Amino acid sequence: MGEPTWAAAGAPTTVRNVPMQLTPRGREIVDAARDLLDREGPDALTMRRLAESLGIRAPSLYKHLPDKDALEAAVISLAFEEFGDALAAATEHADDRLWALAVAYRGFALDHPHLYRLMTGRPLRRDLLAPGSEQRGSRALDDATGGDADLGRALWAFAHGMTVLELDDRFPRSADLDAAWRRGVDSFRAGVARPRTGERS
Amino acid sequence: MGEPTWAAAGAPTTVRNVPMQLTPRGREIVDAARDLLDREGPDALTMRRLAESLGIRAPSLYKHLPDKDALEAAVISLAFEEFGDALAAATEHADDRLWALAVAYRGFALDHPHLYRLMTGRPLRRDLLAPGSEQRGSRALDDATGGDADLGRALWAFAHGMTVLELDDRFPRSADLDAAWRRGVDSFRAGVARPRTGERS
DNA sequence: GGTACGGGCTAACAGCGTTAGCCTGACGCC
DNA sequence: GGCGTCAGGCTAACGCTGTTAGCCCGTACC
Repeated sequence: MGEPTWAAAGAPTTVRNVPMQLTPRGREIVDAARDLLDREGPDALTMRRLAESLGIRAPSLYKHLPDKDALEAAVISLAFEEFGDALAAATEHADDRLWALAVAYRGFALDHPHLYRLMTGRPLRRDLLAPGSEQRGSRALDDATGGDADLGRALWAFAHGMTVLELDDRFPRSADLDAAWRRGVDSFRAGVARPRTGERS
Repeated sequence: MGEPTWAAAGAPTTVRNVPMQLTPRGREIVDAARDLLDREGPDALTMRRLAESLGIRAPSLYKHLPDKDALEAAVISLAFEEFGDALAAATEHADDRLWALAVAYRGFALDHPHLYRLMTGRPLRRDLLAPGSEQRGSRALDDATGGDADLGRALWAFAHGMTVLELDDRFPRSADLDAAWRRGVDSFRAGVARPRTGERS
């Protein structure tokens, strides 16, 4: 056999470390990986278990993907797009966009904890990601803070922190997390209307 | 040989899943693990590498610790205490306690990224932790928010979010993280003086 | 001196990601 | 019809991981 099928279609011999073009079969595998992770968690996402779920053997996966890092990067790219779409849909026609964003952010993570952790739990292999997918995940956040980058980052950090601490069971069971979210979002709200493109909340 | 040495000294046959009393040798091993992790990162913290750094073989470690989870839990317990002490020392005599706390929080994580990630990166095995160590890590934070639990959680989430996003290289390289920290801390500061035991910042 | 035991050792197992090398079936082409 | 190409499977195997079983040696105590 010649070049492996996961290489970019255009100039297969020159590309290195470029986010691959998925073949249809490759896409099936990535979808299966997404579902396996989402349902059973990261320990279940092994090459052998994934292959089994597709009715093939583990080494066959390497005909479609270079390695597990690339597989995870593809799942992450997918997840960023799902995530971004969910946030955009939730905030689009909301009265209180900032709060709607917070609710949607938390909701996605609680619905897909393993996916969210994979997306955010360690340094990103940006060289393996589908181009633009990361931005698509964070676009709604940028919009909601009206172009104020520092505030946007602070708000993102707060939302991510609340989310990951809740997912990891870090707060006391008795904690009123709705109240903490309210408190945080309200604290940031003051800053959001002021600078430049003041948007109604 | 009878009972393994890592079991609690008091009633060795009845305890299950109780945070162990470390023997002196066990403590040496945990210290070595802490240093290995701190210096070389989580991939380096394998039972074989750890044993090698102590001049022994991997199976011998199991004479002192039940398994790797317990080892990591012991390292985490240590790290919580280090972390708590660092925060307490930094905020004790500071003019602006909230800001001093933020600086110390970020500083510890940047100085010990692997340790910080181990402490916070996944659900805590509280059943394996040394009792009280978790509280010792978060005490300074509680103090700084004057007993307002919701605000404390929101502030913690913000600090943790900023920290982990920075460690994971999630912000653009051009981002002014000092400004984002300032922005976040200032947003929360308004709330801190008000409720109950109003403390000067 | 005998016994207990702390603290080391080797050999081995199952599961992990991954590679090398082989085979089969479908397709285009002369 | 025969041939070459190649997508997409396969088995066997390697080195790594955490972990267990079982053995052995030195020290301390009665």
